[in-house]
Amino acid sequence: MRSRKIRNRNLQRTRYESYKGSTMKSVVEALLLQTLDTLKQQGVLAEDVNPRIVLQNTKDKSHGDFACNIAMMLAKPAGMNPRDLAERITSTMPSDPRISNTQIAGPGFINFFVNNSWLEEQVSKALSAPNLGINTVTDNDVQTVVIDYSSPNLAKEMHVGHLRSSIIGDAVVRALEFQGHQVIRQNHVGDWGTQFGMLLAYMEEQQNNDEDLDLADLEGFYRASKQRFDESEKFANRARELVVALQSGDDYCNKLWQEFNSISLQHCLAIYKRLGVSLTAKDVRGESTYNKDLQSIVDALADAKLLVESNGAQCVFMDEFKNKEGETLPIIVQKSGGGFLYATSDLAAVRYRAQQLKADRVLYFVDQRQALHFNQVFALAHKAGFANDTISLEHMGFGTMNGADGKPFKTRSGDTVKLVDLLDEAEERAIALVRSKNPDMDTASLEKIGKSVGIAAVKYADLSKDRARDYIFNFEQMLSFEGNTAPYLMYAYTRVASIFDKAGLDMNTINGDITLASEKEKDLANKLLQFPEILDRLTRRGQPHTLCSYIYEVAGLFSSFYEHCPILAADTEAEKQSRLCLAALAGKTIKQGLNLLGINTLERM
RNA sequence: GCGCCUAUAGCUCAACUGGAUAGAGCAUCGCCCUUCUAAGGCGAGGGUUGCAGGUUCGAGUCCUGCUGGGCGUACCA
Repeated sequence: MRSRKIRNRNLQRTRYESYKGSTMKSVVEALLLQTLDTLKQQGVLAEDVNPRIVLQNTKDKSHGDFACNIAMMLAKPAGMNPRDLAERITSTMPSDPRISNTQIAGPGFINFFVNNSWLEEQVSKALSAPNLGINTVTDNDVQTVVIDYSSPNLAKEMHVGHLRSSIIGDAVVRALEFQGHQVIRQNHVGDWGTQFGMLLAYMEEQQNNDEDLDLADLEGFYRASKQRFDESEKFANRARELVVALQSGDDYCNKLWQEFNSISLQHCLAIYKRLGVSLTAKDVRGESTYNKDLQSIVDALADAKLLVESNGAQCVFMDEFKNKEGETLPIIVQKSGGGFLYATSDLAAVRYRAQQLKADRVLYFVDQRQALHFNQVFALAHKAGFANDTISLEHMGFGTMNGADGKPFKTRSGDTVKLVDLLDEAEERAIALVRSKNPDMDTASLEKIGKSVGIAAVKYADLSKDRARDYIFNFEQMLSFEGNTAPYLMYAYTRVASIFDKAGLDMNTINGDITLASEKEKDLANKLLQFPEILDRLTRRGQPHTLCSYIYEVAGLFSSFYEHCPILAADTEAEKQSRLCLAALAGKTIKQGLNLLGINTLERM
């Protein structure tokens, strides 16, 4: 396990740094690399030292624009003290007009100050280049990334538990596509299992009674059928019959099942549309599609001599999953009664994704609680050859959504919250908020803006937190215009849009020379150029919250610039044009960033 | 029992996977609207990063041991 993790990380590292090559950081890194080579030739460094050069963005301007800790890392192997080595590095480094100064600071940091004109040139280029100057990956670096997300159970209505997977997964999907990777969405819906017998029996009963099939309230339908199951022996028997019939491929039963799934899926698609989640019907590949593969998975495990019968069940025991007493945990792939389990279908899915879809990475946006399950499935899939060792299988787990009391988010009566109800409330609250700020706005605009803000607020609140942790859901906070929230960022964007509206210019086509005269302009420019590396982190680690923090910082720096640097009323025409360009890049970056999170901006609020 | 996750300002969250003085917002207190949307900006106070050790030039981050919380752990997914 451990060795595989390390291997995967190295793989990602080498493949994912493709955005580099033209960024300011990469230029400095190349210079450092060249310098280290020279030092090797001079015998200062041994030939076999090949450290990873990490250039950091400095937090404090007195430390320059970039800082590097390489001298401290190499001090020991070189047998020198860090500051002396840093001195040696900076004196050996070829001079470059793009670097205005280097300094050695603290215990041995090398601080780089970049030339202002280079910075100006970079922002101008980013503004006029397609994709905000983000290099899309080259052909050789394009990865096929399968993303397993959302995956609701079709037997029931979508509830708040499906929100995180759908939203976070979709943000990573969009970011990967923006980088130029080939993404294959997989909605691994729950469309199989014993509960379908009960549902189909109830469907049949309603149809026989000539009642209109009412699946508008799927949750109610589920409860009603469960009630019939519990109260009537006859009904329960029929339900069991239907499960068997369904599994044996009975036509009538299959038709009922498909009808049910189709209606249930429409509910999901409606929610995706409302949420702005990019999943469609063609991305659905439910559990049931792997039914035909399950026996062959078990057979393959048997052929590989991995299968052990234990208490009548077919299991695999792997040394990786051993506790201190030496007892190994089983992975059960076939029940004593012959049925298969989720480990079996997940193995089949891995095999399909690796061999049919030819994935380089498979990302699973699934609840953190299933971590052990996925660790087992991934380890076994590799061991059994369902996936070769180069494919990276990554569980992107997330924590629970809690209420204000820190306990799982529930209704007052203790039921799970339906996703539609949550979204309804968010929209209502947002409409009321927008109305309070714009008492004279007409109802149509009010609703349009309110709905947009409400959905964005819910999504952003979730996306802006580290997915690994539990988080507290709070309407007041997410709908605030203050702080790291969707309304604030959307508003920040409208401020930019409003400038261009007033000037009668198009934010998307303007370009030209940018002069960074004040600190406010420089700070904003520096931040804007960090977009590519932020995206890289997002897609490598599956963490959209890093992008949220980034957009928030951009918006903050823009606001500060906006307050201190008159744009339309600038002193000279050249200054005005320059500031317009900088504002345009800020606006486009905020908009693009939000779009990658699945959030649409408004031109006016 | 064993395993995984987690503990950061009164509250909600960050901290670029070992870097420099741990940062934001809310709340509290003080400024700034005849000037591009004040739904904004500027500033102040607020911290023994759960506790105790260890590793090293350097630890919120890595290791060990405690304590509190969450979640898993053989035929549900």
